[in-house]
Order: sequence, then C-alpha cells, then structure tokens
Amino acid sequence: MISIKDIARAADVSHSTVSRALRNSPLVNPETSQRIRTIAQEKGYRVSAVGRSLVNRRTDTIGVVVTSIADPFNAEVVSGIEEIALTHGYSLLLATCHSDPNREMLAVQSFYERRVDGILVSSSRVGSLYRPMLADMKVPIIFINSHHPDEDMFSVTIDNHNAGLQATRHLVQLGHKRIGYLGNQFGLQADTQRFAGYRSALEEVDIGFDPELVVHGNGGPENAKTATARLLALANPPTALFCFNDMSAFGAMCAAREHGLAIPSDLSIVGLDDLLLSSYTEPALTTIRQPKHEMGRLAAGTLFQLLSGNSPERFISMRGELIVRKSTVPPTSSADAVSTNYQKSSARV
Amino acid sequence: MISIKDIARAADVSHSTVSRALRNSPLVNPETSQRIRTIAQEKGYRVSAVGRSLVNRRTDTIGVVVTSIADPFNAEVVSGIEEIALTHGYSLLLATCHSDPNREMLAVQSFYERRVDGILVSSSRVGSLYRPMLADMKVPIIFINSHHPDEDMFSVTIDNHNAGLQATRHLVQLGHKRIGYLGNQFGLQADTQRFAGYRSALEEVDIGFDPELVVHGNGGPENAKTATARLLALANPPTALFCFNDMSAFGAMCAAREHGLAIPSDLSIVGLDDLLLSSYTEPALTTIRQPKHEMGRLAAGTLFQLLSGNSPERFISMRGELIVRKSTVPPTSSADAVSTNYQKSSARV
DNA sequence: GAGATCATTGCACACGTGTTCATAGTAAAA
DNA sequence: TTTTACTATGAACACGTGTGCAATGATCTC
Repeated sequence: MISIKDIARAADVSHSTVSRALRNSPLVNPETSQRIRTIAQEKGYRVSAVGRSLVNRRTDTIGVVVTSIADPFNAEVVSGIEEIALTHGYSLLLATCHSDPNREMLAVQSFYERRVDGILVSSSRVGSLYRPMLADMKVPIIFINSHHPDEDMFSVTIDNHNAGLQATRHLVQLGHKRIGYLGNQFGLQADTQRFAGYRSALEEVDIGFDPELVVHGNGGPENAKTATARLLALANPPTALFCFNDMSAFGAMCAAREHGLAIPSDLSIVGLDDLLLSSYTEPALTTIRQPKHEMGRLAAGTLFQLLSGNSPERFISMRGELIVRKSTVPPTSSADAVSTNYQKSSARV
Repeated sequence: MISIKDIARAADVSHSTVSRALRNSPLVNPETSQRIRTIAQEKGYRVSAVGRSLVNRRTDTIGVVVTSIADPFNAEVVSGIEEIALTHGYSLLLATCHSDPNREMLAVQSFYERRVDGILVSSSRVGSLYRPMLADMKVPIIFINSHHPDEDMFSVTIDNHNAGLQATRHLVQLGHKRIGYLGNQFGLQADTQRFAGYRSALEEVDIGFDPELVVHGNGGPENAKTATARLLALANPPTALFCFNDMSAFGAMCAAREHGLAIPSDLSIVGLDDLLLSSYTEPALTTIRQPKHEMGRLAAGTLFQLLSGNSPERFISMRGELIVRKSTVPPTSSADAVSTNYQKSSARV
C-alpha cells in the first residue's frame, strides 16, 4: 500500500509538496506538480480517506439504519438518499435493525465509532432514547417515517393520519360501511397514526367503530394473509379493507382469493405506499402513494443543509396521494345488506 | 470530540495505558483498568474507528456495489451480505451504479480510497477491466451474478444456463411449442446464458428457434410490458413465455391482460428469481427460485475466508429450483393448432 | 542480602494526511 | 547594490490509536 511518502521519495520532494500537488494547491510549482501527479498515476496511488479523515475531522460518510433493506419501501428511501449523497461526494454506510430497538442502538453506536458525518434512521423504534445518546455524540441525526417532537430532532414523514383518512374516506365514499383495518406491529408510530386516520374517517360519517374489524400483521405479506383470514372468518366480515402498506395488501388479496372471494367485487382493498409492483397486480392496487424516493432525497438534503451550517426545516411532513386503480369498487348490494343489518344490531364504541 | 488522551489526563495515566485498558489488555492493573473504564463511560467516550484503522491497516468495512438497491433481487442479496458482515463485526458501504460501467468503476475506486477490506460487486458490467485495477489495489473482490474466468477472480452465481434450461423444459413438457424469451439488456452475461439455456431446451426436442419470439427489456416491469406487447402483436404469437426475471414476468402478465389474454390459459409465463411477492400475484407465478439471500451470504463468506487467510472455492455455482405455481398450464388446443401450423411453415434457424 | 523474575506503566514511534510556519531562492523595486 | 516582495519548498506538528521497548518498583528465590 503506497503513500504520499513513497511518491515524495520518488519525486525527490517532501511529502508536504506531494500532498499539495495532488490537491491542486496553487502553492506548488506547476511543473513539479505535474511531475508528481505523473508519478502518482504511474504508481497507481490513491489517497487514503482514513488518513485524510483523521486530520480533516470528517469522513464524507453518512450512516443509514433501516428495518430491512428487503422491504421495498426502505429500498426506495435508501435509493433517494444515495442519489443525494452521491452529488455531495458522500458514501453510505448501511445497517439493518429488523425492528429491534437494541440492534437499532447498536447500529447507531457503530456509526458513531466510525465517525460518520450524519445519521439517517428510517422507522425508528427508539426515538425518545436518542436524547441522552445525542448529548454525548455530536452527530446530526434525521428520522424518516417517525417523528419526535423534541428539540434538536429532525424528521421527514408523510402525514400518516391524513393518509389513513384519505384511504378510508375513499372506501366510505364508495358506499362501504363495514371497513376493516389491517395494521402493522403494535406500537409502531406510523401504525398508530394511520389507524387514527381510519377512525376519523369513520367518525366523519358516523360509522360505528367495530374493534372486531381491526387486525395486525407485521408489514409483510405472510402475516397479513393470516390476519386477513381471521377477518374473513368473522360472522359479519368486512366489505372493504384498508391495509397498513402495499405488502400487507398483497397478502390480504391472497387470503381473500383463497377464501373464495373475488377482488374487488367481494372485497375492496386499499394499500399504502404505491410500490413499483402495485400497478402490475391483478387487479391493480388502489393505494396511497408515498413519495419514498423523494422522502429519502429530502432527508438527505436536510442532513447536508445541517452539515453546511444552514438551518433546514425541522419537521417535513408530506402528503400521500390517493391512486385509484382496480381493487376498489362500491359494495355489492348483498354485502351491503348484511353490513346494514349489522349496523342496526351493533353497539357503537 | 473526546479522545483517549482526554481520559488519560483525567485518570492521570498515559494514553497508552488507556488504550490498553479499553481493549481489556491483561497488561494493565485491574484496578486502574476499572477506573479508566469508569471515566471513559462517564465521559461518553467511544473509540474512533478512523484512528484505529490507520494503525491497524484495516477498516472492518466492506464495499458493496449493486445496479440498483430498489431491485428486489439486489436488496435480498445485500440483506444476505449484511447478515454475514454483522457476525464478523463488519460494516457495509453501499453504492449503486445503475448498470453504468463508468459508475461501477467510480464506486470501486471510492471504496478503495476508503480502504475497505473487501469488495462485492453484483451484476458487474466491467468484469474484464478489473484486471489492471486489481493489480494496483490489493483488495479482494467477489463477483455476484457474473463470472470472470481469470485467475484471482472469485464469483458466486447461479447456473444461468441450467436455469434457462429448466424454465424452458418445463414449458416444453407442458406441450408448448411456440415459446418466447423476454430478456434483459443486451450484453448482460446472465441474459446471454439464460438465453442459451432456452435455446438448448428447444433443441433437445427439435423445436425450431424463431428469432421473432425473442425480445429484450431492461429487467424492470415497464419495459417488459412494451416488449411483451410487441410479442403479442405478432401474426403468430407465442403460447408461453420465459422471462429473464420475475419483475419482467409481472410486466408481461400485465401486457397480456391488456391484450385481452387470460393467464395461464392463453399464455403461460415462467419467471426467474422467486421474489417475495411472486407467490402473491394472481395467478401465482411459476418461476426458477434463485437463492438470493444465500448467494449474498456465500459471497460474503468467501470474502471473509479470504480475509482470514484461507483459500475458499474460487467459483461457486448454485442451482436454481423450479417452483411450479399457477401461471403455467398446457397450451389450449386452438393455440396449439396454430403453433403446429406455424411449425410446418417456419424455417429452422 | 543479592540477584532474578514479574507486574505495571510511560516513552517514543508508527500509521497517512493536511497545514502552519520558517527558510531559501528569485525577481522586482528603490 | 540594497531592500522588498514574492514563489516554492521543507520541517514540524497535529489528528487518534496501537505497540515495542525500556524503566520502575515489587516480589520471589537461593
């Protein structure tokens, strides 16, 4: 592994001059500079970022923590982050935590030891615990998809309440009265807020909330499938279903088919995310589009603002957009009838 | 930012002793060691990996280059890599190159400057050009999903020829005679080999190869859709289609539906990858399963073998597994008849 | 009691780079 | 010719950590 000292020796100058020459410093004679660069090229020299980082006190590296990179949502977010990082000449350290708060902390600690210039965390589960940690480590940190109203906290999210509202309103406006909610793991902030939006939409039109119609998966299709199966086995099953995300919606569609139901005629389904594949399923999925790539870009942008001494917006909240495709239709009369009957006899909660 | 010198001062010892104490060296008195560790904890000290890397001449970091992290195949591979890296205490630097050979080189150069301990490249497009580069930089590099028979090259792939063979044989055995191939971008190694497998399967049963039935997308659903549309507009369209990957297959299914064809009765489709969502589509996709996660694990494992001085297997080739689901059935008699007619009049290539 | 062994610690250097300051040489100004 | 300004370069230190070697003091052996 060759260093500037090696080419200094070869060019018969001091390593200081080499350092300057390779960074195009105007302080060094153009001819010597050229000579040094030629030698460096011949020897295949490449500057050591670790040596440079030590003196510059920056690594040109940012750390990204996600629950799982195999989750298309996170993949898109990371893609947006990487795009912006590249334009700033930064590299990305990636770690996954699989929704384990402990692993999330370990990942952040590891990033800190590596002296990243900033950290991005998607779907954090330990947001509040960062306060003491951040006191020690003076590293800017941006949250994506989770929001923590403390000072010195930055975040980029979509308005989850509004997303739940839009999705459920769409079903309500189609005439559905018996609308289920398929959530994510209990305690996840985004889940709580989307669920709240769902309830708000029901309240707007005085549809009673039935806790029987709420089930929870884990954001993946398999658990969504079993959760949906429970829902469909009810004496009075829903005619429409709002799913926490598109992956869950796919699982729900699968469960419905296996239960002998046709989509959308027997069960309308709304997802949330608008994944690349969501428009290619049969039927194409009605969903709330989340600007995943843009969220990644904005989060990274916020970080770089911070790094360059500016004061970016503290909390960025984006709007999801309802994309109506083929998985939602008005309820069939028979289902509607059942639903109406049930309304009469069910207690309002 | 506090260093060992700061706690050395606080504990009234030399920084050497601090360094030893924090690394649990038996050379230091247990009591002083404990005292030092307590002070370090109080001050929230965390070792600087950059300082340590400089002297240890290793960064405990590996670099991963993929075409796009939003591609589920790559996401799964990276997931497998990360899993193994974690068990070795390594971190992951991630870069995307979007199939641009130039960006691929830049990413590798950037990794080298950061002095990663090893590099993994998925679906490389510049394999041969690595020879001169590797001569300079003494960094182990492993290829995933592309194979380069030079010495000093390591790779993990599936047997693409066999995968194409299996997929096409499956369609042949169902009775199809007019089988299309929907490939990836021209020149990609995996595409060439899968296509060769496709042709071998046709030759086995003396089905003539018709170049009209071969189209190319770019591995994504949108281009696959338009490419498939061209195929279906033929005077004598295929009754079955082997797609380069599942993403392409989804696009093909979409195109078929828009063309008024039912799947699988009017058009059988085989994909390749077996993505998480491939079993949740309607109909569920018949495909060749690629052990993506395992490939990532094996590639990372090979790298760590290399790093620990062992001599791992140079070329690991895995077998894809045919997963028969619902998107493939024997051709309907009418389609079969057309196909047979065509056979008679078409020239063998 | 003298010498030997051992435990504990500090000094000094190394890793690769950047930067301040001083110095030597050169050209311009007086 | 002398003074001044400027150009080009090197010496020295810094960044944070690890380690070989020497030194100190204590304990043990004979």
